[in-house]
Amino acid sequence: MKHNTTLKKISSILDISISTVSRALKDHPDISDKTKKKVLELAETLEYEPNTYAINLRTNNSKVFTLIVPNITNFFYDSFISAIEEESRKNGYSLMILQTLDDTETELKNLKLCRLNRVSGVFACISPNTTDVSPFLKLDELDIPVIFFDKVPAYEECNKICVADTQASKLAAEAIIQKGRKKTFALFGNNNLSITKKRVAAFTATFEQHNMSNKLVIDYAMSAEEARNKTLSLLKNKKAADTIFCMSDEILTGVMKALQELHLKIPTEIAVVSISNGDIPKLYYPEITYAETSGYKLGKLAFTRMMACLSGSTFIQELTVESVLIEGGSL
Amino acid sequence: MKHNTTLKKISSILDISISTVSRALKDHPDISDKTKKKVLELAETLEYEPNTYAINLRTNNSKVFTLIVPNITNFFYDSFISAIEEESRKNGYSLMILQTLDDTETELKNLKLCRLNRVSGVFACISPNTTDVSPFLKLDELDIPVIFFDKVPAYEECNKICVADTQASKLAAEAIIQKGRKKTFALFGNNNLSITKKRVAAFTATFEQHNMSNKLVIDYAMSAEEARNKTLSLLKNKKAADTIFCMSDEILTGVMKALQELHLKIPTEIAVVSISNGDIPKLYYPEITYAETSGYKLGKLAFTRMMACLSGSTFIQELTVESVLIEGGSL
DNA sequence: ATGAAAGCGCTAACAA
DNA sequence: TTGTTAGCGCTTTCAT
Repeated sequence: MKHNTTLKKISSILDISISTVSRALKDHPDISDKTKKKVLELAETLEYEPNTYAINLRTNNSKVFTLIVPNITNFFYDSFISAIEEESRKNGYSLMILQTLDDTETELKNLKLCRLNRVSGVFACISPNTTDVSPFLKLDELDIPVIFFDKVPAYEECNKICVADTQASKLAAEAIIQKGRKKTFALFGNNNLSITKKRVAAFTATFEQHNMSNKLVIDYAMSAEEARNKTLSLLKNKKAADTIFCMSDEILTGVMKALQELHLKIPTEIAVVSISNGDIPKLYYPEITYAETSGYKLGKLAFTRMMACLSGSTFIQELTVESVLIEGGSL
Repeated sequence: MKHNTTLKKISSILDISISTVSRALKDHPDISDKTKKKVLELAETLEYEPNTYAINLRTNNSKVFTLIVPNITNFFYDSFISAIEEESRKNGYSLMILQTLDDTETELKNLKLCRLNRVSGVFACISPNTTDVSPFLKLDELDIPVIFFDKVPAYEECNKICVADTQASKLAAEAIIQKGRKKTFALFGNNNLSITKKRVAAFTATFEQHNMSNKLVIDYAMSAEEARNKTLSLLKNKKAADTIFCMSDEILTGVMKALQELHLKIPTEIAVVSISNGDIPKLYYPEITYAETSGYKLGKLAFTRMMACLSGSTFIQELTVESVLIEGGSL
């Protein structure tokens, strides 16, 4: 049995007009209490539920946000999604989720879906290999606000919500320097990503400011496995580093595997610092000290910006969530 | 500028009827090639995109699935969601995500949303404290198929897709026995959950079958932290156990923290086996041997069942994804 | 306080 | 091959 109670049905049973029923159900002041009561009661017993399809058509609005993300199975996006879902629900919106799986074609299809479904807004994290952001901007032209988060385009005229990459990197570097570590091995991810470039720049700059450049070695790894291997070969020479910095969870997991393999004591034999959402650093003992880049906080901020856009704020801006250093016992 | 090209607009510009335009756009055989071409071209230049709201109203169907989950930030659900999203997208459906955050009231609201949005189907994982599943079954009455996964109700007449709890537990126990371990400490989660009860029962039964009950100690932990503490106090006596079994990722992370803290060598000083999706076991060195309960596979299976329901299969069943033992180096 | 009627954009049965 | 028409369920303006 499908939904089959409509305003029409109620109106015909009570022998009143459809519009009266509609108004009664909305507690419109024009309608008499007696009529309201009658209508409400019948609606209750017939389990009336308004047809959202019709309402959407009529109001030209669906109260649905879409979130586009390369992959759901990622500790950082996870918490971002969780925050967005929570806020959406609390504000009467539903959340649609689409993955791109790092495929540009899928990304395009997803954007088309956003247009077809005429969603109220889109939260988007562009996939690494996307260069043309115009399909995203097209949504803006259709009055569908787009809030870019995390992996944001270089293009100026758009809403971006980012982790404070520069600051997080600086925070981690300063913590290392302050502890008086002698030799830091800093491992970063894919150097084609702007996020990597920013983090490398801030990290090295901080060491330079303290005249410590000679105590820093930079390297890159494209995967956890590569991070593990680079750590293993580096530490064949025990003196090669007394501290390892990891740009991301992915790098951290690779590095930590290597350190467990070598049975090194943290932080006495080797110290570890990372930039992270926090989930992964807390898995180890001692817990890893990290500069926090909270997906959850980022989500909350992105949502706030979305609501501002919907209430007419066309002021375009790049917002940033400040990072804080969370002390584990690894440094 | 909102979407503003409609069939009506195209029809009035070309001075033909709306239905001709509609049919031309759908490549209906009745329409002449000349007309089709005209219509297609104009639609293209005006960037016509059909109004999904109207189509939904007309067809009484929105091609949207909803997924209800206690919390997105969970390694297992993560991969389940990812699988469902992927399949949905490939099959022309969109996926709406709702969290319950283990709150029964929120769960109820979410179910109402499913009804209001008249979604095509619902994938649901009930929250631990839910006892009354009738609101879920009400969806079925509205011809909205509900596929329960992971945490499923005891109620018989519904579609359930589950991990092979019994078999996974047995697999892990057998692996331990086969390796000739002398003393196993088996740590389980919340014993109020049916999933825990099943796993405990199968685990102990397997030991009994091999007349090894005296080599097994069972305990429970409600959190990773508790698992860590129990492991720490257990291993004060080094002879207390030579093997630890962890029922879940949560337990595993707590146990592993304790083992790192004690600097125990795995598997020589202590062996570890768990039941998991796989993400967490792969973070350690050596990687943890585990009985795999794949969220991804579960998702694929759930989706298949959903499509069967939509094409009229009312045959209600409980499906199970077989578990396999993935060897790490921890046993 | 209530009703009549138009219309949101689309589909499809029926007519021509 | 094309057009006419009714209708999906609801909101809302304008009348009464």
